[in-house]
Amino acid sequence: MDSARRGGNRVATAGRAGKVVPALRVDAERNRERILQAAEEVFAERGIDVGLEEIARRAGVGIATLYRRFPTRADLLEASFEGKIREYLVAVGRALESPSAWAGFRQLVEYLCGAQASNAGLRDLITLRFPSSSVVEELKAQAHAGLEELIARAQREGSLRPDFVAADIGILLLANAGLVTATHDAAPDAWRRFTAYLLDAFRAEGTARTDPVPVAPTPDQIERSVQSMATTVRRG
Amino acid sequence: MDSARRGGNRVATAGRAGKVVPALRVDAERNRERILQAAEEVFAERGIDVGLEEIARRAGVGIATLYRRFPTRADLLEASFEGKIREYLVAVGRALESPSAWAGFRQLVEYLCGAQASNAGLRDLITLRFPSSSVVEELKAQAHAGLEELIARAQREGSLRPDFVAADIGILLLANAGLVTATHDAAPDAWRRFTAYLLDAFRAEGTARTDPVPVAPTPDQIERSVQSMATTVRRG
DNA sequence: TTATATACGGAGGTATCTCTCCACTTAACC
DNA sequence: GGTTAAGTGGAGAGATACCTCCGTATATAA
Repeated sequence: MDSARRGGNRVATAGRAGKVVPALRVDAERNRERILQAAEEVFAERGIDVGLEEIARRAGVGIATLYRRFPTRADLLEASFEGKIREYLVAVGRALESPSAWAGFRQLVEYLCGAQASNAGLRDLITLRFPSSSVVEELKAQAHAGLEELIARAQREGSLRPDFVAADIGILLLANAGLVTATHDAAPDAWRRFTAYLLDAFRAEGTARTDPVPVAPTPDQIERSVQSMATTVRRG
Repeated sequence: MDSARRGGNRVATAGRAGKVVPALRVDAERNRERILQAAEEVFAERGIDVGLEEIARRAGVGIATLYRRFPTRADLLEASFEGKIREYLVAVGRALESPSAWAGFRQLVEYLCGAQASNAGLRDLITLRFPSSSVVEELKAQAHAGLEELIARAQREGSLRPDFVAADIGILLLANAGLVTATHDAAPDAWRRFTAYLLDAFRAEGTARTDPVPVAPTPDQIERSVQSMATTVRRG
């Protein structure tokens, strides 16, 4: 074969995933963007387990088109969430610029938990995980390095307890994901109180608790999160 | 109809649910117990979303027999978990007997989180909820009253922060459920560290942190909880 | 021992989601 | 404008879980 593909001489953009991918025909590219946009919306609203037909419908394309462009759910997820991961990286940068390491740390924790609160897909992602491309891995690695730096600074400053480790952020996020998933309808601010509690726990011993813990959900709100019947268990 | 049912003159046991239910034939009763036992095991191992066929298989009965005895999943869940709820009530009683209100409180929190860690069904239950019978509701109400008492005592004692409320236990459990679900394979003790952090947060300001926070999961463990690919997202 | 209400199991209808095949359409290059 | 590789959408196969129907089996009481 003379040229790899007919479009081989056209600009072969380096795709989001970093792999060199032959340029798409304009209609295909347009549909790809539509799918991505629809996927971002649907994943954010309903989590990453939604039927792919729904995304295709919202994008106004056939289901086959979606599968052609994103052969697996993981491919679609990754493309959809790359933007969010970049935002996270930016947030880490902002936190590092804060003159007070504790303020930066606190700000970052609240950013992360808030992001989970506002995006069901983000909640699911940390739990359900999927194999990432090298681009996404690279972004994560950068963010992680920033986080380590932030932790070290706050510990040097004496505001963050010395036995805190980066993995604790993972614990926090896994726990917060569970909390928000359960409460986002009935007690959408419960995560703020939760986060505040944990920040209190993370402070170095002896430092004063400066900020009050946000208001607690009412018993009724927790009732509805914990005990109400939702539509989860159906009755004949 | 002369007599409600043929077995109407036999001992009509008050079923677990409190409703008067005609006595079952001995084979039926035996199968019912088998189903219940299998359900407890399977729910504990795999959560409450398991296929009912699997429970029937493990019980050695047909699927129809399971449905005949427990027409809805909720019926089966409730019967399976009533024992666990009674155990919880006992744990509350034990906590109330502790001479130190804080020790009792701590003990109870650890009991609850530990129960979630060792039983996937319990984790799901708090999140997924289902309509309960009056028996189960009554048990829950009793436990809740005991919990309120324990909180009040610990606050009077000056060990529990004054802005703590019972709903915070709900928050804790919802969060812990998410954490354990994600970590029980790769970092099965992460919940201990999490719980210890929160207990630190719950202490009244100014009281010293007495117990060290349990060892953190290794970065690798969190990696595997947070980032590994499990079998969740399948690849063609 | 016999009659019968009760119980049993599995086959199969319904529903949902995933993913593929294929006949038709269209953008891109000459 | 014509050729053709690339793209499109929908039907449908396959998998899984839920739940019911119904012919067969059995515990119970007379």
